[in-house]
Amino acid sequence: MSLQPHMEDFVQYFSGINLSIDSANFDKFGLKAKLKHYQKGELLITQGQPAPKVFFLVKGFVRYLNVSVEGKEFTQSFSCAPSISGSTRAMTRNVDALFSIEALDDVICLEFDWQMFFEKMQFQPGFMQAYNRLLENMFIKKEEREYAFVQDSAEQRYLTFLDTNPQLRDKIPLKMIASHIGITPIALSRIRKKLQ
Amino acid sequence: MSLQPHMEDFVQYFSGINLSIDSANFDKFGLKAKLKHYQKGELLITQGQPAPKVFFLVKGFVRYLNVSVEGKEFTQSFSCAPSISGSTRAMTRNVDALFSIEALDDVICLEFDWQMFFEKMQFQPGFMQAYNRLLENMFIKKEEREYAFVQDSAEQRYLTFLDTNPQLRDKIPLKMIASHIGITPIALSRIRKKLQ
DNA sequence: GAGCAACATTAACCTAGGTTTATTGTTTGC
DNA sequence: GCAAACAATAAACCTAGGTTAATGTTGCTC
Repeated sequence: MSLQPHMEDFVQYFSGINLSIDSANFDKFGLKAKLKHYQKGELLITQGQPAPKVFFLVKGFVRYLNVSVEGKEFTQSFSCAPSISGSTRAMTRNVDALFSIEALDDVICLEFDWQMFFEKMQFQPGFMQAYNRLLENMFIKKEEREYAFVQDSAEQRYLTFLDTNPQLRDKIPLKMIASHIGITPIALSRIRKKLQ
Repeated sequence: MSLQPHMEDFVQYFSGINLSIDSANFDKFGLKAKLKHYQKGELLITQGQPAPKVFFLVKGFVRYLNVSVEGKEFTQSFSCAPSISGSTRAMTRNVDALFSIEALDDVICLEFDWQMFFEKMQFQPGFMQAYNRLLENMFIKKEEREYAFVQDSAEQRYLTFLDTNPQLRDKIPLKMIASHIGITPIALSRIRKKLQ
């Protein structure tokens, strides 16, 4: 009785958030996932379309990308394996996604159907509690980001980004950093020149 | 066997989020709260101090207020009864609060100890699920706010505020609206003049 | 190696919103 | 009724960052 490939990683990740699950018990849930591969540039979910899936990134990294009506790109966030990805809004409220999730790399992930994921969770308090933790962390991150946008200069946000995302700083184009901290690539260029 | 004053309101509020609790069952949890009154201007929790409490606002409304190192006020959000209030970060991570919660009115609320609240939740899936919903909604709101800060002009944020908070627009000073949408009162004044 | 397509930088200019300082309401308390 | 404290507006000025457009730069692919 063994878990499907990479599911072990998922259980471990969730265990790290809340220690009340182990693989043996987990197997009993019958939670199934599709193993998926995405190549650099491909989309896991697409802005404007339903996205009733939760992803567990086994390898690679992605960004959450919103394109405004004027055609401007905004990188809401990055997510690096191992991590959970998906649009909370789209899956829990059953509406279209407000952003796309783009592979920035070759990505290996598990894809869960949210409906099933949610139902299984109902019957396993430890599982639900881990999801709780996840939501708390996500909320707290957005709150920190709110502070950053209101209180910090673009320069400070850039420095904070470099500081908190050392694993990304040399792997992604600068324009993605710019669109993540809410400025144009030109403004970022100016800031970088000044900092030299 | 009856609930303590206003607890019924709390149960109803939580039921509205997720229908799996009713007062009769709820009473069995033994979840206790202190009934508190705050006068306009008083603080429910204080920035820089521990805040291991969850509040249920029975009457009145509050704002979440952060003061930066340079002394600038930022109103993170408003909350009107009936609603749950508190610092998710401070209570779940057991750290000092990054903002104060200020009564903008005479406030009546129930005050729960987070530790107890959390423990009771563990044994009542329906309760935890309601908390889950709450977190999801909080997260989604912050996400919407993130979009607003990055994509909308101050003028647009002001109009959106008026639109989505009709119950507040005439009850709070303009400077609070300004500090909520991330501009100075002077800038808001300019915008209002232009809109006349 | 030529040609093309992203990416990054630079310079010139523009604008939204910050800052400072005053002026005018408007509550609040004595 | 008056002073004190706060809230809102106004004018003058300043600056961070947007916009446009030109110029490099780094790969690709053929």
